[in-house]
Amino acid sequence: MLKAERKEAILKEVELHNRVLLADLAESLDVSIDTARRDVKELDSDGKLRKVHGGAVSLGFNSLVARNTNVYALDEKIAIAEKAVSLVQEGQVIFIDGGTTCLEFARLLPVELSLTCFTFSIPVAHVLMGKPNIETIFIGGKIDPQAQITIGLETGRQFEDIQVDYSFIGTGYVDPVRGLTEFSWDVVQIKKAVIAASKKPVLLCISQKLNSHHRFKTCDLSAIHTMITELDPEHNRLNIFRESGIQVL
Amino acid sequence: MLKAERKEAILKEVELHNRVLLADLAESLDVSIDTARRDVKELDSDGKLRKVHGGAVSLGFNSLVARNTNVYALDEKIAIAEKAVSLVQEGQVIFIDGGTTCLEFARLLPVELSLTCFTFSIPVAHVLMGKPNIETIFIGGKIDPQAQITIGLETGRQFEDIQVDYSFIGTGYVDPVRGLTEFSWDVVQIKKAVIAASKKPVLLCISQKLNSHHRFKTCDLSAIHTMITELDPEHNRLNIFRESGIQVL
DNA sequence: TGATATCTGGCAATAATATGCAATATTTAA
DNA sequence: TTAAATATTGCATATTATTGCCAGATATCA
Repeated sequence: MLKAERKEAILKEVELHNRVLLADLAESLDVSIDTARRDVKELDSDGKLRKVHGGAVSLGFNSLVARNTNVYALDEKIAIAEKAVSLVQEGQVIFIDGGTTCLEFARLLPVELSLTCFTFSIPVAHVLMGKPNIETIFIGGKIDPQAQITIGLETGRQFEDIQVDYSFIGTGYVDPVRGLTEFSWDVVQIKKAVIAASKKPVLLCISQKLNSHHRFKTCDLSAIHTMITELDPEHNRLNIFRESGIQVL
Repeated sequence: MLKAERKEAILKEVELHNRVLLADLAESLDVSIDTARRDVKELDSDGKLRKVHGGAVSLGFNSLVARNTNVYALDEKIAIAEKAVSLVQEGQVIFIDGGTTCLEFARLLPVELSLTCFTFSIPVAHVLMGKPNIETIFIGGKIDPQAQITIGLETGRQFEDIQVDYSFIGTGYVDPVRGLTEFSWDVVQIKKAVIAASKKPVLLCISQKLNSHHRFKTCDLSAIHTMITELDPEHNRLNIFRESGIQVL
């Protein structure tokens, strides 16, 4: 087998699987590891792939180089936020959760829309302050610097006096069986209070979080009124959620 | 699994859920915690995420608001803030008011200083969130978009349960005879509550505001423990304040 | 404060890499 | 075609990288 053929084969393998091990290459191409290594090294200096310890990865594999914004999957989150905005009606009282998706939602609320918004997220409050027709009520308490929201007993208690039309909430993880789960127990306590204070809880969730779960449970899926992802509502991956009776947008 | 793949997987997890635990990474990637820690450390020094005790958090989530560059008399306000910072001692409980001078004060608080801070200013809370040793408690309520603080009955009531060592407050106007006055009745109500909850109220005030007044009165000068301007404490213009018995810095 | 979890740096085992060398294959030039 | 020049390959060896584990230090939480 010619060297050029071998290099073609290596490239093809990397394109196909995003990665390849030198040991596998040596075996499948029936050459020594050294030869495979030398081939890969040349492909690397030609800029065709990236050599790493033990193998090689495709250039596109490292998605970080291409990302120009700090927010992960911003386009998806904006798509979700747009659908969520379409639910809101003039004069309603809503709650907006923390997290980047909910932050996009707050950004996209039309300036002319009159609303009363509750939130416990500092960045969301920051955005809402810029909208003259929105009356914002901030739920105080101890600030969790990680999540940039207030948490704790006192925060949760304040929801007892509130009933909102919609609450737009995010979640760390969602699964058809295990429901909404979170990384943090504190966050779960607050989210429970929020859901209890909402006529219609709306979950904003990018599809990558579907079918993942973590330690602490916020609620069952059935507690959610509407679920919004960036996918088409008829998408296969949403079947199980639609079938469980919640509205999917 | 290649190291590069592992790092990519870690990054994806962090971007998706904003944070991860080393222990969870180690389990899901099937490597030791040490290896997960080393990977995270490298990603941190590459600037791809931020390593924290026990795990990692995403970068985009902790972006602080950049200072608005056209702050009036910024140099004077920074000079005031520096004097104010020198008052604060490790472990104290303080309150920080809204306004640009107090915001500079919050910015200048040393990162290593451990404090408990109360505030009702969204921008101040934003800044304080960036200081790991400061526990921040946000006083909730209806947001005044102009002042970027929460106001109203509910906000004021929450101060009844609080007693802080120092409160660092601004004022619209100050005059030796008429005391601290404001343009807005709502703001006055809140400031009264703050001062009542403070052992030592500290007024941060640029000299241009000296000897001016407005409609609604917050308190007499005598209610103030310390007054800080950008001027030298011995300056002529401060004589009348010094003589009225309050400490001038 | 004590109890627990996490971090640091060092160490050893293993895996991967670079390098020199000799054997083999390929190309070039007469 | 043939001989010399060049390139490729596999192997042996020394070097480096990666990983898991450990002990002492440090941080966190109740």
